[in-house]
Amino acid sequence: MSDQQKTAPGPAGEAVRSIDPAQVSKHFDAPEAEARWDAEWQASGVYRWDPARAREETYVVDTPPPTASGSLHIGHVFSYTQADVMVRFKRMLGMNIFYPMGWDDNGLPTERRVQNYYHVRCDPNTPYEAGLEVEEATAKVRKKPARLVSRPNFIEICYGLINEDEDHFRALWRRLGLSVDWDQEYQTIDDHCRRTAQLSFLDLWQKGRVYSSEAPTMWDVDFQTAVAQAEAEDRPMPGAYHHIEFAVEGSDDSFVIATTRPELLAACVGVTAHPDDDRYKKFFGSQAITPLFKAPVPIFPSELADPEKGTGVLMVCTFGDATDVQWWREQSLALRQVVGRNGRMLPVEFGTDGFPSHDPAQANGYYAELEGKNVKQAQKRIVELLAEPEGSATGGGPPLRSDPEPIEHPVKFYERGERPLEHLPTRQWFARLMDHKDALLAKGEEVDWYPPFMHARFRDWTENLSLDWCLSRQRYFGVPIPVWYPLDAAGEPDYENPIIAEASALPVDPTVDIPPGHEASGRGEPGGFVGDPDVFDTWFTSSLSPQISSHWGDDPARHAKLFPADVRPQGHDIIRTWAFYTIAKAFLHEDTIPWKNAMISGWILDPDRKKMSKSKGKTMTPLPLLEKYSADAGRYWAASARLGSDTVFDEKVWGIGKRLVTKIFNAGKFVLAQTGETHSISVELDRAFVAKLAELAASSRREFEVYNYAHSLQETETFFWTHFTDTYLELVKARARKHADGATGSDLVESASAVASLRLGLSVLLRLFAPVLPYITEEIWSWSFAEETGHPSIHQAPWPGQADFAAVAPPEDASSFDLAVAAHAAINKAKADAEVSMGREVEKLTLLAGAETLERLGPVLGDVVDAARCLSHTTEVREELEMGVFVIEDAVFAPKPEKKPSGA
RNA sequence: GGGCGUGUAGCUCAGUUGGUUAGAGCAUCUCGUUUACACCGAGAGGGUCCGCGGUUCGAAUCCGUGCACGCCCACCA
Repeated sequence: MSDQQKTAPGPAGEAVRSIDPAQVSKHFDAPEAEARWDAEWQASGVYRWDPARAREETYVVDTPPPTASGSLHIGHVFSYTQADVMVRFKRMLGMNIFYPMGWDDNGLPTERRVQNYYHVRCDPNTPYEAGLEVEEATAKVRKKPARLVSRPNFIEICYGLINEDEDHFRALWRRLGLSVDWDQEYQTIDDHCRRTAQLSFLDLWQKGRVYSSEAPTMWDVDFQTAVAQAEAEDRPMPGAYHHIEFAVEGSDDSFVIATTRPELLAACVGVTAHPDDDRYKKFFGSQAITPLFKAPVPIFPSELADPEKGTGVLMVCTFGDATDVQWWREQSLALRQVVGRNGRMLPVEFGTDGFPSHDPAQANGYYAELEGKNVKQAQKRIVELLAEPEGSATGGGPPLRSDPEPIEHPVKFYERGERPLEHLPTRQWFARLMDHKDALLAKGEEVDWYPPFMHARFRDWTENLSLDWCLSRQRYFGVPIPVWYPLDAAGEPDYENPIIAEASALPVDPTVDIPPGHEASGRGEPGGFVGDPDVFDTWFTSSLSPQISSHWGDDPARHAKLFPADVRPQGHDIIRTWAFYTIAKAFLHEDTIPWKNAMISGWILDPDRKKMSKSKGKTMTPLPLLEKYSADAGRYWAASARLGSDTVFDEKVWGIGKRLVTKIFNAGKFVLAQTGETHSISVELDRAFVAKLAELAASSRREFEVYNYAHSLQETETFFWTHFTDTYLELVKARARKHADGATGSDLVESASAVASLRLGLSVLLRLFAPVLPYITEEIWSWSFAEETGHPSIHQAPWPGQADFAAVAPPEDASSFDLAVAAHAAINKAKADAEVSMGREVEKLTLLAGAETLERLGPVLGDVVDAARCLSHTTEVREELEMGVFVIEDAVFAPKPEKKPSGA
């Protein structure tokens, strides 16, 4: 405000002049302005949510909590800006914005970082140690085994490291100008979030929507944890069909199965073929005998067997894949577990109930060759064994009937894993989803998806869902499952009767806290209890982000005001996880949707159109770019991309944004330096300009309403550059200056009209740009409009609309503006053709156009010739020229003015 | 195997309900210093709107079909 200066009031009206251009810096210092405005916005609370205002006036954002231990990535700038642009638009519509920021800090990435940094391992069986201190591990310390710490200690250690990472993110968000309410901050591992997640579990337990079960579950042998369907992905992998001969018990018949997993032969519990397959029909109901292990297994028909695939007959193992699980359940087959949790072959004994064999001695001999090997090693060895004739079940030569036939096939992996998933029977907690697929699909219909085609991703995933949600993870840094199990007299847990924590006690850690009705001394003792050592899937917590913000379960009044939220911004890669689980949770808890709108951002792509890789992303960190081009320029880049479309990274666009910021700065400086008086906007050209401006504001608003901020930006930018600075401003420049030159009478009124419409144009354009360019628009707003309008921040000023334009009488014919633009361009072209500067005076020229064109141009012709510095002009009718077309003839340009001697 | 998206100037992208001669920025070339701005302005060149077929007075746009690229989903024998 220090550079603001007003001239003394004139006689005809209140004087208007906002700045003395000599006192405004020559260039816009973006880094300085960014720091200054960020501090100002925090201090004045422009982005603060007002809990007193009504729900209808409130716009609730379900902000994505970034993974705190992840690195800052240019993609963050992209998607978070797109959300912020929409939020700023809603704020200018007068909405009371609830825009929180969370940090997703529980889960594997943090766990691994902490383990490496401090060289510690979490062990739920280690007692809690108050005041435990750790420091960054030295090379020497790293050579020793990792220090074991209790889970609460581990969580404490994580906090320290996370806070540093979060500081980096927070600094980026502030620099970027995200209009977040920093009073509404949470960490997914904090007490409130752990409590909310555990309350969610309690509620689902009471509703009968969670259960624990010992069942085959997808298991990662490296992380040694269960994995949910959403975290599994198919990867094409090389494999091979192995053709192996089985005998049929009580006959001389045999058949050959094809398998890609011969190492699971010892786990074979059945054989199946399609019921209509004539080759194998005769065997249904008989027993097959496996080679090497001589185990009798049932042969049964199944529609799921494909006669075209392999040999049409296949072995069922516990468990080679999801179909094996299905057959195992449907046919009540035996369980023969040969792969352990660490991915190695377990010790088993043939000749026992679990592992029948017609020749236990031989079977155990073969199996001894496999025991302890990992799956890959075991496969190699068993193929060698199968190539020997001694193992045959039929006595007719080697069971391996031909060389392995290489194929490529999809194999399921944990998304962050390196070895294929195994299906292992383990005890896990699940949420029932399979019973509710139709309801979940219906909820998906209730949400408005932007862009709409993203809804298909949700629908595809939900329709194809094949498993209940596995909630438990055998990890440490997460939210503990708030459950204990009574121990019977033999010290065995009674899983059927778990002890669920009481709501008032949450958050709890059952490995430390004592269940209701027990004493600490009972832990691990017969007749006592044991705590569930597992934690929740991190999505179990993050899928509650709307409820975390609304304080569901703790503050019903706040919950009613903030839930369901209005918008969920997120990336399309996590529709199947975050969006899906959030919808699922809202349904399971309250039979509602979690938010009304989902706005789905695209990705940043490398020049080869692949998702920008981690390694490349690290070299492309946002801060140097923000430093080089400014935050507004980065936001311009992000807001230039349509919502949902993947975009190739193009640094040039940052440069265009920077150029726009500079232009706005200069245009603002010029407009606010004009002196004038408060007369109404009366001149034809000015009224036509305002009419165009009103159209732009209306169109911009329509586009924003459907999340089409990119289109709004483009329209506003084109208008600003083409119509405002390049044309309108040039056309009225001379007239506007007349006031300063001491104009009187109608000259004064016309000059004031120009100044007033320039100011209106600037005010409207600044506001249309404000969601995308918060810094430069706020800067210029502060020079004059802040005080004049009574809105200290442009970000709380109203979106341009009727109130801005009502006082200006619309022209009879707004096309006069376009004609002025065209005539101005025609003279420019004449000057360019003559290779004289645009500022050169024109002694005379003749303007040719159609009669109607000239007639409609009439009221604005004076501004056109003034802007062109035309000393005299004539017009002539040329009927052959189409409407709006101008031709310049007989132009005579004044001689180039003599250069002033330097220093004069 | 099913689905979604994309394909427009050298590059990155707009293009509304079908409507004159298809647009912008960058890049290229020419010209110009004009007290808001050289961090600028004026002008020019540059297109088989992926191919083919259809509807229509008229198609970048609608329909059909094929191709290329990207993504999502799918029971791994």
